[in-house]
Amino acid sequence: MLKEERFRVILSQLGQDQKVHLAELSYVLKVSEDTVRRDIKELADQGLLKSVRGGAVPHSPGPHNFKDRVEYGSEQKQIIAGKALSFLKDGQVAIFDGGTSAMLIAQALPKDIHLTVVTNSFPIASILEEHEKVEVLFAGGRLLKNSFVTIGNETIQYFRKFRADICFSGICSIHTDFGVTGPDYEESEVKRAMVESSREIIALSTMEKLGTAEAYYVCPTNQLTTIITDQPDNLDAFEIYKSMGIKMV
Amino acid sequence: MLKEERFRVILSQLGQDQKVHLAELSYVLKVSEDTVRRDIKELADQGLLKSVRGGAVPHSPGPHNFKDRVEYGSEQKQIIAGKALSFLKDGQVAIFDGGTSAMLIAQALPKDIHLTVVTNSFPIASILEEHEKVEVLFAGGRLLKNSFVTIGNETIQYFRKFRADICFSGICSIHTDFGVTGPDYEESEVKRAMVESSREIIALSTMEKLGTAEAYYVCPTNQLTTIITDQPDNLDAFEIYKSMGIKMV
DNA sequence: ATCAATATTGCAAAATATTGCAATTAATAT
DNA sequence: ATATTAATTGCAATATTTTGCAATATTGAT
Repeated sequence: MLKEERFRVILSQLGQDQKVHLAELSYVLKVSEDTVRRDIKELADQGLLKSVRGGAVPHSPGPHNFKDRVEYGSEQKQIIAGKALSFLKDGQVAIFDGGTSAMLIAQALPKDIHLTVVTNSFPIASILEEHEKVEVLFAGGRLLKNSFVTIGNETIQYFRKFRADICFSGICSIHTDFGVTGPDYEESEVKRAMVESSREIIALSTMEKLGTAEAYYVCPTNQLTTIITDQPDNLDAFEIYKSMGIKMV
Repeated sequence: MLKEERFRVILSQLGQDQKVHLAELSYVLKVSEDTVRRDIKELADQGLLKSVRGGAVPHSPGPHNFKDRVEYGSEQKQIIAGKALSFLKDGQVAIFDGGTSAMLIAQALPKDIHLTVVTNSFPIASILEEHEKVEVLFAGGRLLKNSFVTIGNETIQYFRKFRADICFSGICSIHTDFGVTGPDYEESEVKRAMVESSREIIALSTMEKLGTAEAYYVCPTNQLTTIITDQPDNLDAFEIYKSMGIKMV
């Protein structure tokens, strides 16, 4: 079998599956894993795919295909994203935080809405780059490896310059006494800056995060305007937050 | 069997199968593999197929094959990238601008070097995100569609906060009288901020950009420390810039 | 820290290419 | 026709590339 044939198989398989494993290919192509590895390396050098540990993944032209990174967001998060969209109005200035929930909103965003989006998330900025009518303002700062968001004082200062209409803040723990809290110090600091720079705060949370608390404080619960959850039919929590003037959706 | 006849068979077989093997053809055509090889070479010279080890595959159609583009651009710029790397020392703070040249440097960067990189380019930040020992500081600002870099006042202010060791600035026009100039107002402004925030300035340019000028001013020529070109053997230019105290590589 | 999975490297064997050369065939001029 | 030249072909000797293996290093997850 020609090397070129193997290339074709690898690329075609990759087109279907978004991933290929060395062992699989080695079996299918009837060559050693070493050879597959070398093939993958060669294809990677040509920019046709990206070599990763144990196999390869597609590599589309742009800077990075963050869209692939969005693991088929859980069904619940899709629901949340759908609901969130109804809060966005044409012409608004919106802050998007770096979580996967906010990313799903960005992905679900219709192409024809006119917005100014402020974010510290590479994936979100990349997604919105394709939206003609969306102006993207990106918060600088130290790039956090693996999650592709910027953090640190610079990032915070950037957000503080805004008075946005609306802010989508991803999964945090929400507790009536302890307020909104997060598991990471620096990210929580950034989140606070976002929240304090916006008029309306839409918290995106799953039901199980309600009533729990983490180590780092973000803001008081009553600062939230709305809480969007996957199942707003949990009446206990529903009533509690509603009585605080928070809209539950 | 006539040579032309063999050609016809080879091409026809290739049309059906997307591939041909030397051994097969040798058997079918009843000539030695050497002859088949020579046939293939001749057909390849005419651009009718692509000769590969062990046989041939159809010639990839279209002048703008993605793969070709990658390799093509690389050719000269790869040389520049290689040279640029020798200027980077462990532990330095480096500014990378948003051009493709700087991107190639990032791509060619060894994984084990310890650096702090300041950039306004998504692609570069993405590439370096995979480098364990590289801290990426990203300049915020307005995201420029299509080129994935941030620009504007925020971006400029961000760079002004640094005093970097070295700055890699992509292809600009360089003229002894008019200085360094660029084709876009905002990008040139950002470039100036980068240049003024760095001790050492490495300009990455192709030979044809030397001695030309564009509309927007970046900095005086003598502010450059080094000019890296693809062919530093153009002695005329070489001497001129060298006499200004600029290192030509 | 530890372990298993994966990657890298060097190396030798196998596959494939290249080259020079001689034999054959086709082409052309006389 | 025939001699001369040029092109084609197969073969053998010599490079070059590819491949799988084994030893070693690296990585990722726990």
